[in-house]
Amino acid sequence: MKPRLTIRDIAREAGVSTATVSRVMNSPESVAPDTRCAVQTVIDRHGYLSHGIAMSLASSRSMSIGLVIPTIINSIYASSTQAIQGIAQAAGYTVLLGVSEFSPELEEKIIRQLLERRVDGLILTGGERKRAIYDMIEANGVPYVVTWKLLPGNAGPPSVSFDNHRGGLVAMEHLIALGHRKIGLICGRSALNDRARERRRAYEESIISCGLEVEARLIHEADFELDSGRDAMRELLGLPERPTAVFCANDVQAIGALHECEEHGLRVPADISLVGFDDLPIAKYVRPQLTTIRVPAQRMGELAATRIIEALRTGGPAASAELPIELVVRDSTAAVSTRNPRGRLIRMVQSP
Amino acid sequence: MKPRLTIRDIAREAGVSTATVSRVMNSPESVAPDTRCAVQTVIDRHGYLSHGIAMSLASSRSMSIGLVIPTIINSIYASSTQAIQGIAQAAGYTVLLGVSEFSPELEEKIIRQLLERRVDGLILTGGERKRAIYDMIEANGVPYVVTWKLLPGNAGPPSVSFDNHRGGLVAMEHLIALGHRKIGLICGRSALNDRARERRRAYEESIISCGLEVEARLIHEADFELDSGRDAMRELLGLPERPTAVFCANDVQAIGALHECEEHGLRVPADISLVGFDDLPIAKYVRPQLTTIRVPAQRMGELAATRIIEALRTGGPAASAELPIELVVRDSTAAVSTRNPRGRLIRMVQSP
DNA sequence: CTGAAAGCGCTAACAC
DNA sequence: GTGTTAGCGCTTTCAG
Repeated sequence: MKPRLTIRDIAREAGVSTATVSRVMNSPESVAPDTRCAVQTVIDRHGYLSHGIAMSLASSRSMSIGLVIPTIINSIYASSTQAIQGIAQAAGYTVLLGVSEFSPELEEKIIRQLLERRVDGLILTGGERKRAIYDMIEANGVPYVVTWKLLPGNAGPPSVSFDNHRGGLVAMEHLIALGHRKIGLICGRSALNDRARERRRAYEESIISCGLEVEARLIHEADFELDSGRDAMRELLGLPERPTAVFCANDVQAIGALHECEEHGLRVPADISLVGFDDLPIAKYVRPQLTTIRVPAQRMGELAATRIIEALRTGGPAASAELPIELVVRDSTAAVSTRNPRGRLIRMVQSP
Repeated sequence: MKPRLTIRDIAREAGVSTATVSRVMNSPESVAPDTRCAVQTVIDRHGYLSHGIAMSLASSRSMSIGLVIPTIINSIYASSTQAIQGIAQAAGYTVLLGVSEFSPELEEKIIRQLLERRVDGLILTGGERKRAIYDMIEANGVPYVVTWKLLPGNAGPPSVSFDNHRGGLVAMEHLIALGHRKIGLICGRSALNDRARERRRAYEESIISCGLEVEARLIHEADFELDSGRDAMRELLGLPERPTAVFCANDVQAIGALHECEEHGLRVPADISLVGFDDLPIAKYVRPQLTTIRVPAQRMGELAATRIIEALRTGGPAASAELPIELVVRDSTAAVSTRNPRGRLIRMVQSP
């Protein structure tokens, strides 16, 4: 393999100094048109590519942004990732992708690695990690932002997110307004996932503020998979007294749950109501169409990236932002019904 | 912001040379236990992170792999991406992500950028791009591999993929064996997407080898979206003589199409058969469950990453590999039926 | 507007 | 085993 061209080769051939070549590439306007043109010609002729690594070392800017997500398989994270990538790309930044698989240890390792790679900024998922990790990031002077989890106050880490807790409340209010009292919960693993935990907390608070008790057997935590949602729903339906509604804290599990209801011969929403969370594109393509909480994944990704890039420009920390969520009422929720002695359904309340 | 620690600070404090510190970090076994321990203590005390950029420049290895995909929203690409990321991560490589949005120009820009960032290897999606781009990659001595598109022969670019064309043939054979002759096609934009083009070619060849003619109005190209699949199906169903089966060259469009059939009051597969392509997890969660071609997205990602890393070790080009596809027969396909003069359906053949 | 020169922080021979 | 030293390829003052 022939040794690659360096800026010096270009400089020599164009009869200028390396500084001038550098200028032509980075601030062409500061070079006399003639010189610029001559240099550019040589560059083009050889298809010279600048050495980004050397450039980064000399300028101490890597022009890269680290992104850490728990998984990319759940398409809701794919949305925000794509948005972040798009904004970063457009601003000349490359995204270094890390996938933590919901493991705090792996996440720490990834963050360390990203910091060693000298990313200019960092976008994290969720707000829960050891204080030492935040310290490490800050000690390295790298601006960062937390997504998918709203961190209130101006003191802590900056966050660009919607409010998971509020989303949970809105979903539960909807069910409660429809008359449901026996409500199940299917959500992600709250021990590893503060988004899931917030949604669960909203569920529990809502139950309690109805004067009811939180029942452990109505709550199922599981992985973000269709099958997990289905399995959890199967458990719920096997209960002596099954819930009349289930809050599925993400659409993937909701869709799995929906199909399990069908398998059991239950009609949704006549026999049981389901509300999801995320509003994936598929949510309105299942039958019945899924009532869900719409989260601004794309918008959040765009804004997070924008805020990081801004921070890079100003030299300060990234600014926080809260994005709105929205209840999207479709066809998977209805007023509670109850079975009469013959086992046939009687609609109790009507307020779709 | 206090100036970050360098290897020299560590060396000074530990009373050794920078070379020794470097050794402790990169090949600890070559350092005397006592020294190693002393140095490590200083490193830990300060939470010193090595400067990956400087390291890369000095060692001329960036320990990064560039990945270019057209989109991350379609979860089939998310699968392979996650797999690649996992393998790379485990081997100490970071993935630099580029999303081309099906634009050749953007893709070229991204590849150039990745090359400038001095990725050690490159994983591309699809095999179609200007010869000059391949030349540029090769001129830079960067091993690469094409995924999602099988490139036959040993001469051209190495590829790790399944055979899209064969997948298309298998799907069509299935429909034809069920007696279908009037078959529609919904696929991605073949002008921008050689995977879609191969699948379309398989469709056309299959039609022709049945002694039939390829009808333009039976073919719809559109974006990878649920809505696009639905819209395309609407067109097909609006035809004076509508197809008895449709080959949807990806599951996302297939699911959109499936729901459009339902909207029209058509029963799948009694009135119309649908076969998809990809076997997304959701494919068996739609009703009827989708008959589709299973592609080894995850396996392909893993293998592509593995082959690149191998190439990095050996110094040669990456080795090609072909992965198998598989027809998964579920409930969206059945033997053809036809309308009698009254417009009512009569089942012709029976072989579910 | 352009050039000279001093690094950026680390690795990798090569000595000792 | 460990230290010395010369770069890796570029940017960036600072002169001119």
